[in-house]
Amino acid sequence: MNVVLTERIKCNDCPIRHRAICSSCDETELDTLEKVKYYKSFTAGSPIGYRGDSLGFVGSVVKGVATLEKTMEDGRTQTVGLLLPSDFLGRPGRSTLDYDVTASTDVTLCCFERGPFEDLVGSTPNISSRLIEMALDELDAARDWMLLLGRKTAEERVASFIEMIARRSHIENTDDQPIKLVLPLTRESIANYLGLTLETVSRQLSRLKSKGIIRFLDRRHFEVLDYQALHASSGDDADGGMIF
Amino acid sequence: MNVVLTERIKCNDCPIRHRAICSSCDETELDTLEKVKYYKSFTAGSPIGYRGDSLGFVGSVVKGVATLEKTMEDGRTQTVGLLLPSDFLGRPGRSTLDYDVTASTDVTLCCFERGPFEDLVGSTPNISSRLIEMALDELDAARDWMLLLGRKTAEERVASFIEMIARRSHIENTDDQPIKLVLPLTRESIANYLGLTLETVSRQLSRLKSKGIIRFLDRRHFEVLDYQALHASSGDDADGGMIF
DNA sequence: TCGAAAACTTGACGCAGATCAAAGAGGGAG
DNA sequence: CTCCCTCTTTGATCTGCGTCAAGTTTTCGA
Repeated sequence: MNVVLTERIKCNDCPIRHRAICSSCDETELDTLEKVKYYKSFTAGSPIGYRGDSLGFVGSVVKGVATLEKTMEDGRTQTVGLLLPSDFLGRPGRSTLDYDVTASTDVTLCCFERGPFEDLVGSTPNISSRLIEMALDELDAARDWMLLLGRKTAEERVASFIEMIARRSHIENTDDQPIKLVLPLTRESIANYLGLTLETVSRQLSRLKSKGIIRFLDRRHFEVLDYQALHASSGDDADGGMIF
Repeated sequence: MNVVLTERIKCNDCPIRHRAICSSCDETELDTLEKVKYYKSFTAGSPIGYRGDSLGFVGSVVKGVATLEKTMEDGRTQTVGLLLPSDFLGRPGRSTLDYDVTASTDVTLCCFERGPFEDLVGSTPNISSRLIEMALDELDAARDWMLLLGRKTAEERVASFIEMIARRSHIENTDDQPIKLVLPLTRESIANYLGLTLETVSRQLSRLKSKGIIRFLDRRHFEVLDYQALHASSGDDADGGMIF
């Protein structure tokens, strides 16, 4: 069995406390959530739910990375969302999934039963307004991705992806030393996210490497050596070059 | 001047009354909206707002079609959203636009000042819950579009677009007679929406025509002669073939 | 009504990225 | 340790769509 129920963590000690759906909640509201929440864990590679399935819960990613994927009848696959820690899974008001959800790494979710959570959304402005905000943020991200999928070259796509990983890893850059970052996906999964083939992803990563923009420690771990050049390769507007 | 203020229409006579942001409002809430709403019109081709601009209002499209576009520094453009009647423009909680908004046809908006509207969202569950629902619907649509942009062939993209236009025109098919439909965009705009060039769009439309799937009355008006074949060309899952 | 610009169609050709193929590199089970 | 399987890299070739180009139709202002 891939699904494991994990022991409880107090909300106040939760690593995603101030970025997740519960980030605007006061102590009282947090107590309410505390009572009904439960954890579920999934091992890397295991399915969290399939398209068409009914998912009885909604929840936040506490740890790990999950993908949302759409697959066509002939097998062509497009990743339509990447859930990183603090991201929200599930759509209040509809239980059937419109895409496959898969754990890319080991994943821990903080879950709420659908019914009770929907009641909470209706009665707790601090939750409903955060839900609106998170949905609109996701919509903005989806639109940025539409530009990438519709118009960017392979090199720009891969550079944009690396830049996004670096940004969302958002570690304080204590020194000028490069930071060790992790690719949470296989080459094939990256390709499915970028609308490319795995071979093209591999070639473009090698190109960034040979240009001295990134350096690989092993297949999954790397450092960004030149953020300026990385940003310039991404095709995005100037300025934002300084990430940290 | 492109912007024209239009005379008032009573909410109860409004053509988008039951699908827009106000669709769940009761009579009292509608009265409140009635007092603060105002109309703005834009002629075909004129800008509603540019990326980076601050938009002082939010609102619903009452009539016409508007596009949301992202443009890269070298001119590559991707349409990231199409606003049809009843769709909502603007993001509560943030006034600066993240994309250019353009009227593709003559457009009439039903507007609300940002501040008062945000207060209403906070105090009116019938509005905030509808806002959540509409944002999540848009997110679903954006994800479908990501599959199209990342994985579909040119033919599938154009067929998907035609099918979407037909679906959203949602006219009751009184007989078996084909329905006269309108393309609300130029070939270039369609190309920007589909991540293609205008030449490829033109070629694929000619192909659908030569296959007997659609028929053009003039450049902008057409009929779907074979919905089955259209759907089969779109690359989407079976079943849904029967649209009406 | 006419002229010119804008929008559209169609053809010829080239290239970025897909496809096909083969060989290395980890990593876990025994 | 070593075998085997999965993941990854790299090379050779192919192709769908982009690019460039020319001609046609429609629109619209004067």
